[in-house]
Amino acid sequence: MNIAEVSRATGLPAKTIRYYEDIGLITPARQENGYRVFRDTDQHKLAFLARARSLGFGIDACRDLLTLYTDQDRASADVKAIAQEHLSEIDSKIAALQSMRDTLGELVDACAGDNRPDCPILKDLARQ
Amino acid sequence: MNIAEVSRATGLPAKTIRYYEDIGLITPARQENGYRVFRDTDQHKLAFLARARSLGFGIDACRDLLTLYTDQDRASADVKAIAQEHLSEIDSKIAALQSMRDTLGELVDACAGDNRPDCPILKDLARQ
DNA sequence: CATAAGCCTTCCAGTCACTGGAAGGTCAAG
DNA sequence: CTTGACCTTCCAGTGACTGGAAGGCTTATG
Repeated sequence: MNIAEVSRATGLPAKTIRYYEDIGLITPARQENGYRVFRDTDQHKLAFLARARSLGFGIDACRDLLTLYTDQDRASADVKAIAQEHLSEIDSKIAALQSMRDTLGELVDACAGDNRPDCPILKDLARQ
Repeated sequence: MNIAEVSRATGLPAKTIRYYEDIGLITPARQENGYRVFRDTDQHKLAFLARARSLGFGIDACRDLLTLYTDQDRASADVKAIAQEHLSEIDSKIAALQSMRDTLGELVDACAGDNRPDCPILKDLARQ
């Protein structure tokens, strides 16, 4: 299986797959001509990474999750701890964005949006 | 007013202020010894930038907002358009994070978090 | 046999908005 | 005169890729 095939299979761009090898997340074998060969385990890991990334896990967390994934003696508590930490980061981000959204929504509603210069949005930004 | 004073006044790190000068958002004058001198307009612009950044506007949007801010002949519609576009970006981000949060929350709830290896989180990531 | 296309490789640079640190100049106080 | 707190510029790194250049390999076609 070459990089284009595994890219199609996992939905990850070939560039990203090479990058994941660069940073040591996967170590595909090589053919004599230098081409990468992806075996089932590589493909599984890449699919795992694609899914973990889509849930917002950072690369470091992905690395840890991948280690646990391949460790048959893992404790689910370790996985859960990583997920919970990520969950609380997500919650913080949502809260921050929601706060921005609330403020900005009020300002947008208050702005006439006409061709006059008077603007509550700029007033807020300038805190006049 | 030197950089440390305006940094205290605006809450922006001196590094960030220098960076804003680098990318042309502000153009403070210079003393004979090379030190930056921040006048009231510079300080107002920096406070404006700090607030706009805290609402999540990107640097490009800040640049446009700053131009409108200093343009007495602006139309509030132009400001509102920038804010509305940013608002919809925020909404997209919130939706994406909320979707992650929902999925991840279910997985975390389903995980026993004990010392056994069986783990619904890993099962989902591997899509077994 | 030449060539074209569609793969593959590596390496370098850019993204965004800073941030850290090095190396060195300036200024006021003791 | 030295200490310490400022200030300056410049270079490099962050996260997670992404774009592009330059060139090698493979297969099909004229």
